[in-house]
Amino acid sequence: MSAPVKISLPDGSVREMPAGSTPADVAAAIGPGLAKAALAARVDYGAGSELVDLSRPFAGDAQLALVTSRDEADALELARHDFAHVLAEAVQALFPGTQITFGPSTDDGFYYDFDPDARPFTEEDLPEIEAEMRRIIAADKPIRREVVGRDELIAKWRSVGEAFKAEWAGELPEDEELTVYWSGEDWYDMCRGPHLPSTGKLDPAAFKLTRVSGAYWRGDQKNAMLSRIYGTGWLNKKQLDTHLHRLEEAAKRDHRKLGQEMDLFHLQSEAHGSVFWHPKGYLIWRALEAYMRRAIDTAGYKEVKTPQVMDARQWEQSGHWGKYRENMFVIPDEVPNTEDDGPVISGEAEWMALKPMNCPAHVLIFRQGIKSYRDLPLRLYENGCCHRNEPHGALHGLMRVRQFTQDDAHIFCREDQIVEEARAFCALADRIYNDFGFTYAVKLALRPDQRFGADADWDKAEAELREAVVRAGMATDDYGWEELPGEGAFYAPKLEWHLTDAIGRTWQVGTLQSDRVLPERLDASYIAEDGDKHRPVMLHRAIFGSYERFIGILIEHFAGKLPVWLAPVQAVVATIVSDADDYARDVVRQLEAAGIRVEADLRNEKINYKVREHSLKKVPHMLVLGKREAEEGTVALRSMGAEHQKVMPLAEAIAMLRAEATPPDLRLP
RNA sequence: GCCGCUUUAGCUCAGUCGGUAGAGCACAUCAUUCGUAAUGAUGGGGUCACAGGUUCGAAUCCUGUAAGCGGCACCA
Repeated sequence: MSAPVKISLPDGSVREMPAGSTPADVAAAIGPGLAKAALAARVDYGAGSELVDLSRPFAGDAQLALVTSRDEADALELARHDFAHVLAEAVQALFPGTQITFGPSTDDGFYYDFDPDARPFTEEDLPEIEAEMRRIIAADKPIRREVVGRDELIAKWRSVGEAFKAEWAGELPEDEELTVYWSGEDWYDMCRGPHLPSTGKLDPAAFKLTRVSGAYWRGDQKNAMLSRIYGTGWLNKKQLDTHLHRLEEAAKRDHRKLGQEMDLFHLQSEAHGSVFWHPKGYLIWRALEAYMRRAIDTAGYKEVKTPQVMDARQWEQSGHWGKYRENMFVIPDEVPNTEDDGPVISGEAEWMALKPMNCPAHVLIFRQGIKSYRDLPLRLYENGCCHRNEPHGALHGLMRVRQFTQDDAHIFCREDQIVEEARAFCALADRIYNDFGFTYAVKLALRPDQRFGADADWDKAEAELREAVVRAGMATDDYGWEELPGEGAFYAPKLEWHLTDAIGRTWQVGTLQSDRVLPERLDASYIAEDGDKHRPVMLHRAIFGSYERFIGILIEHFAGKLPVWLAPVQAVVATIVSDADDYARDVVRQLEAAGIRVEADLRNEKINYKVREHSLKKVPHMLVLGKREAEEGTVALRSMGAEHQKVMPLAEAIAMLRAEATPPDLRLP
């Protein structure tokens, strides 16, 4: 008989329990309420706490914290994982012959990947599956952990036709104990656990199956396409409803929807993946472009413009032809056949390609003439229009397009200038993101498995970028500082700027890559103080990333209610009666003279109608003019988000709008 | 590219069992001159994504193509 175990509880008390006791026993010993509420246990044998099943016997003296629904993070994780298992059980009950694979929890719920017997699942199957899940939850089936032998388990999976499970079981590490979790006595899944004590601990009203999709087995395109069912899962109905409400709110700020409602841009199949910018959308673009030009001018960049189409040999030399050709638009360098019959192109011409990036062209500019060390750093900026033939399934509104314009620059510098240039860029990016009201995280993406260049160069490049962030004072938790192994580009490590938007989503936009490969491949050099040729280092950098995507992010971040300096229409002058028309025209003229983007609405409509319409279009300010205003030379200013209008003299309104319409970088401190 | 779904008026959508299309908004005209989120009436507007097929007859059923949507994979 083993010795009893000493279990310390969070309140400091210690309980002595017989050998073989479990967290469930401790909970029961403390009280029936806790026994009922307990979902799992955090047990610490001195090497850090671990989440385990309530029914898992203690291995020795331990610290114990019982997990209940009040321990939200742990409880959600357990619930979501169990929802996934219940989903799998339900699907196998309803669709015999379906193979099970994986089913993890996600940020808001869970999914499970199946290999269906007959056809992939569709959204029409979801209500039936949900109903079956609720039956399994209502049955309150006990969940039991069982340790099984590897060979026995593999044989078992094989015998019931579960090829994916058998494959996976065979590949788990040799020293790992394999476990299955039983749901009642009639269904089990291989799983590391932990799980809730029974299916009845789940709230049947706290989940919803949301969608189906395809997913590759083990995430690899070469493998079988499985059928994935997604769900969102919570601890109670209130949490679920809150989440569903959040999703609705997020859908309302979808830039594709707002782009249409606000008449900013459109996409159509004849040019899928390329944007038709409407006048109002392009005003946003132009405001950004003007802002960025001021920023780079003062930061010592030189703006350039480079060819859209270049000979394929140039792309071979840069290395892109070999690695990224499948995503490039190639063009035969010949006159197309103009006869009615016969192929348009001969197939024998040399290839050219639309530029997928600006870097090689900037190197070609650098290579013109002889560069001295005195010329460095040379910062070449381009609003670079690039084309990439993206996989069609990847296209998404403004966020992923086939033609886009980068705020792209390449800083050619000496080795000893890298850290300072990178530091200065961190400061520039910080200023710009602040101007747009974004918070952000800085991350360093380290060398990938497949890469160009010597390891020693990678060591150096990574250390330099790290040092630059330290000197910028941003290698701290406040700036979300983090290193990401394996995430770098094939030619360089990169710093990444991840913005957080108004509803907490993150968007990677900014980047800085320290590149020694491309200058070498394209033979860029400068004459140093010693009179010899040296290779410059090339820092690739962008702050918006692309104008298209950044505008998409801005639309979603502000839910269409752009700050006045970016709003395509900054004010509408709307009349209540036609007697005010002449005054309104005068007001519009004065606003225009003050540089305000203003529209007049003199239509014979009720003021309610006008207010509604311009509010829906997210115009920041309305100047409402009736008889009174016309007589007094005032305006009634109705501003988006304000509860009441403010009546003020016209001059005052103009001064106010003018101040608000001033871009943040031009405001007086 | 892969899996599933979708495609009807400028927009949002309805259209039953296969019998040549309908609403609201928008637009035009007329009336209304009104004080902060929809004034009323009248009118015009559609090769039902495209190409084939089945059928006496196709928006509807079948096949293919394209684009869009949700994911997966990809994202220099």
